[in-house]
Amino acid sequence: MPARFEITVPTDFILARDVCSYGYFLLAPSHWDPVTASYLTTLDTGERAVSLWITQGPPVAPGSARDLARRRGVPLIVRTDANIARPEQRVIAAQIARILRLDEDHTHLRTFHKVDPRWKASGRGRIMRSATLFEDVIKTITSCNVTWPSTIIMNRRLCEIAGRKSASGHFAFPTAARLARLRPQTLRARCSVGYRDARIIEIARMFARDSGPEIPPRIAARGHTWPVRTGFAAWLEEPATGDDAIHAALLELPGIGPYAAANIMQLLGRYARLPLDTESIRHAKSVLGFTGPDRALMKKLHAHYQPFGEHRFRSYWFELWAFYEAQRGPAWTWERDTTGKTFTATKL
DNA sequence: GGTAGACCTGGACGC
DNA sequence: GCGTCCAGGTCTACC
Repeated sequence: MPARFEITVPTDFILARDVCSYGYFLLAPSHWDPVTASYLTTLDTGERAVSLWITQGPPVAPGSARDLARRRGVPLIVRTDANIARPEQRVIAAQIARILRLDEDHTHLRTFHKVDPRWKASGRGRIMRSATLFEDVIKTITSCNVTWPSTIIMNRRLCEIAGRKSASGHFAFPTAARLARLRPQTLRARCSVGYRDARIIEIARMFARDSGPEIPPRIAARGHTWPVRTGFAAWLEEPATGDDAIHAALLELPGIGPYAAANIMQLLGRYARLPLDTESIRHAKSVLGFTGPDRALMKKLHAHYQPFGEHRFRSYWFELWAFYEAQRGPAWTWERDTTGKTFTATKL
């Protein structure tokens, strides 16, 4: 029997604005329905997959900016496709909080708006992410050296091939343990991940044995250690861990280079580093009016965002996002299978 | 420390 | 329908 429960949100939270704030809202298992202004996803609770339908206010598209603003701070209604007990509801609520960054520090957001007031009026500040750090890492790898439509395909197939299926027939993103059991050849043949196959499996194995005492050899060789009790992933998510230590450890993961490491840092809520890629080059030329060879443009970009300090990434990202929205309309109006497929530097 | 080339896939294009 | 070219970040070998 389906269940229904509420989640309270920060007073400045707007579902449509804050879900549709990063490309991952277009990747499986996430799905945004612009017609009903609903966020649909399927989560692995550890025992099974549960599909969710999340709304804030009436299930209709916001008709105007004022309409959107009226939803600010309104509790979320979560409907599930199966009956759930309290412990499972807590697991689901925690994953939703991670995706929507409901636990993002208010003071930090206010500081961001002081440092970069351009986003104060719209309230932009939260950037959507995945239900788990593992999913964020794999999604980042599937977005490297590939055009956006291929990233969409890889994530859909990863869910269909390795994820659990919910009562309503939708797939969750595979857990590290489930991906770790696959052979690289299977991933390559069925999920179109190409040469990323072995790298994805290796990372899945690292995260799957997270609670165990084994430290990934490549990382141990760098002299990094963390409490056996909490494990590698918890160490990465621990606020007390230093930015530099996390960055260095991420660079030791297979398939993670400078871009991917900086991107995972922002997904961890550490916004001081810039994941610059070909999209950044396009932005530098077409929006900021910079000229010169790519290497010089990268240097100029770093210098340009330096004044935003520990909020650099958010200033960069919302600039980029504002450009997309100027081209394609507000992100909460984007259809996954049409507008949502067009985000590649060569197409903008 | 810097650089060239390989790694894969899907889409665009020409024939 | 087929072949060719291209975009995309990381990794390795080499200078």
